[in-house]
Amino acid sequence: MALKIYNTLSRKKEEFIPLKKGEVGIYVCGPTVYNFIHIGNARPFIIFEVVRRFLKFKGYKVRYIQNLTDIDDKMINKARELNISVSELAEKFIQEYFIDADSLNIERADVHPRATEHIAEIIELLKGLEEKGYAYEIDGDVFFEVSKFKNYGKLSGQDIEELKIGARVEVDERKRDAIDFALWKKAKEGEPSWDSPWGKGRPGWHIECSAMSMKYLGKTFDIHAGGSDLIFPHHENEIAQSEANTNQQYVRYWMHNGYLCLNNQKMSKSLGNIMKVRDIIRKYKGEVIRYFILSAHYRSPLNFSEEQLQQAQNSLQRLNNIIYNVKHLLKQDKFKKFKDKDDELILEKRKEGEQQFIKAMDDDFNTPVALSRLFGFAKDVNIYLNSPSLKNKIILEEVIKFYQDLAGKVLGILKDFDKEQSFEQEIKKLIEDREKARKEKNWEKSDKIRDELKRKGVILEDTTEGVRWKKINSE
RNA sequence: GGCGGCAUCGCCAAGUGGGAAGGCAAAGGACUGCAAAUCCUUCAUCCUCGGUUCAAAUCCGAGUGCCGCCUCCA
Repeated sequence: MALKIYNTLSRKKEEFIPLKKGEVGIYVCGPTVYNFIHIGNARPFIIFEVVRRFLKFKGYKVRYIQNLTDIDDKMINKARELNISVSELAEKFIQEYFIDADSLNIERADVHPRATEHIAEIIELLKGLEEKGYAYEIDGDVFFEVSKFKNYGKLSGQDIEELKIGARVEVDERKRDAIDFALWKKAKEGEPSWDSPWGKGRPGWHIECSAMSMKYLGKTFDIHAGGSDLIFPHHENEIAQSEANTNQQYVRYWMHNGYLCLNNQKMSKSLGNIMKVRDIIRKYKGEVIRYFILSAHYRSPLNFSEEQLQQAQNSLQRLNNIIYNVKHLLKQDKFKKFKDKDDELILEKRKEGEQQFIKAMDDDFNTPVALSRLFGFAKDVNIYLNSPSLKNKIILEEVIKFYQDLAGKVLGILKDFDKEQSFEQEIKKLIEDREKARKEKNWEKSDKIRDELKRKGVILEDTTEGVRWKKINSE
């Protein structure tokens, strides 16, 4: 089955054919490190990381780049506010970003390039644009002359003339045209700056992504991704800068995720309606947040609410129970030796489930459908587990592997497979005491112990194969 | 003004011409000492009105409601 990706450039799902067979280069717009990230920021980070995981699962060699914007107006303002340097601010929030990314089980990119460490590359790019006549300098500022670039607007479907009419920005009168944008900004008093052929200054908003993406992935690369609010002007400008300079296609597949909303309004720092990952994670595990994000298709808008997180947690519990329950059976020492009809059936269902999962992911990363396949197989497994006959060890291991591969490796949820739950001596003792009481049919005592354990966060379940225990929401 | 998105069960959410997936919640039953877990059963004519078609949630037209980009934003 061929993978199809919705390409913002063509507004269609296209079959994905990488530039180099078997290899994929992906660039994702990362955070500006001036604050803690909110759940809306986290959406693309989770989604495109799943894209990377799935491509790897399909056997591609993936090179994944996610930048860290560590110099711009917001950085400067915030540093001033906190009375620290811009680089101190950056260091702090880069660290905080990785703490949040780790808690969400977001794997590190192959490279996390920082704008301030790529000033030389940025200046090279600017020189090229100046030589080719796309850039002009006015008193230490450098601008891109949009009207010189004939394909301007092809990503966002904007018409240059319409843009001029609709311009609501306060126009810098010195620019040749209102829609020209800054490539390099002259340093103001007290701002961090770098030497350049145009004097001391710093890179404009869009140029860092062009410079860094092309440095690490080449002049033309496969996938560039980010939130849909970046389509215009950020990505449009990136295309202009890059293609004007290289004279070749910059990005082959543009992917953009829908917004995360709070009360049906886009969550954004400027509106102030944000939920920080750092705060949510106190109450809900990373995998719950991941499940919530993946429960909707990445291009659809998604509304955030605590009720939904609760639902996500409940749904996830069903999948986690499968793992607990199968692992409990694997602790037995009696297994049947040969495969019978039931075993064959479950293997068949496993294969079918995996195929359907892959088919869903192949269809522009349809994670809601992919998730539903995990539930479909769960029912088959539970029926198998319910049968009174001896189980086949190989089958049980195959079930674990199914979830390990698809839920664990591809979606990044259900990551606790290998973790053995540890118990304090005290709790082990209580479980033993209860078993003893049950044998004596002292229900009052056994129930009391069970309640006590529940208060301590341990759930007991009596099964025909002995008592089974799990911790509530263990991390 | 230009460009774009969304509307499917109480909640979440797939489905783009021919069976309305899946999950959460709820109700009944089975199993259990009681529970829990699990299984079985129940639970939607898809915003409105027209049209095309043998056949439409799905295509076309009109309308209603909500949201976004064009300014920092994932």
